[in-house]
Amino acid sequence: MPDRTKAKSKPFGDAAAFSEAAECLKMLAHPVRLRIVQLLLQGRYTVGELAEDCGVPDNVASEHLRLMQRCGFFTSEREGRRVYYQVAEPHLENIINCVEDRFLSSLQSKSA
Amino acid sequence: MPDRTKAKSKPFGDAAAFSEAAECLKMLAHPVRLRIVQLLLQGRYTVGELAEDCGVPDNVASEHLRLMQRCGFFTSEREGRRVYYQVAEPHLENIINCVEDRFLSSLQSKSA
DNA sequence: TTGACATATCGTGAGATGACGATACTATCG
DNA sequence: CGATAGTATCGTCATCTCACGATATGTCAA
Repeated sequence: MPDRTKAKSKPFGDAAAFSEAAECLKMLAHPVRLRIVQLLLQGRYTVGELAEDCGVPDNVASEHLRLMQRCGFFTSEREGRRVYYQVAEPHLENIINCVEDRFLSSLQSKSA
Repeated sequence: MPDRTKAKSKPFGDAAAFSEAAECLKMLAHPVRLRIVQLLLQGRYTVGELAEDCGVPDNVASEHLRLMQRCGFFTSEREGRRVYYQVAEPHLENIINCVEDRFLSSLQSKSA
């Protein structure tokens, strides 16, 4: 029995931290958002470019981007009529790598 | 401009893989489930133990465990009246580590 | 200015999620 | 056997999520 004392080390004391982490994961837990994060980890893209790649209308992509921007995932810069998004949260790369390891590994490798 | 050709490498072709990954992340995207995964990565626990630590009623914990078991996260073994759950999906550890790095690092370190 | 393009925001509605209480099952104890 | 502890399942309901269409904003070109 490996230290089953459970010594009240954490009777879920930091529930707030877990909630914050859960919120973040919820943001990632959508196929289109996942794809958008993956793309933006490789460079800057506009709303329209992301929308086209994901096969969703522009406004849908725009909403996903807004949600993720509110979480601090991305920042945006307007250039003319276009708006470029880019990654602002450095830990996204680690998490996406884990996810790719498990689910998307076969697709990614050939890009190198 | 870093190869912005976007060479139709993936017009979201593998949407199925992204959906599967998103489903998995959705499972993790809940504070109680996150905590349960963290605990089970450190050993076997019963429904009641997990429920108490998380501060939720037994049936709620049981439902979360059932959902995660359906995803292949866990397996369970009955011992007398109790049911012990344990981790079955090895990649959970990596993902949780990433999440801890970002959100829960201050709590975990003292365990070492 | 007018019109077209790119993006953002809003209202709505269908579907999913998650907590709760009640109940049912399983195993042990007396 | 009945009683109880531990777990699982079900129905219900409030809430959230997400896509859609419509509309608004911002930018540039003519």
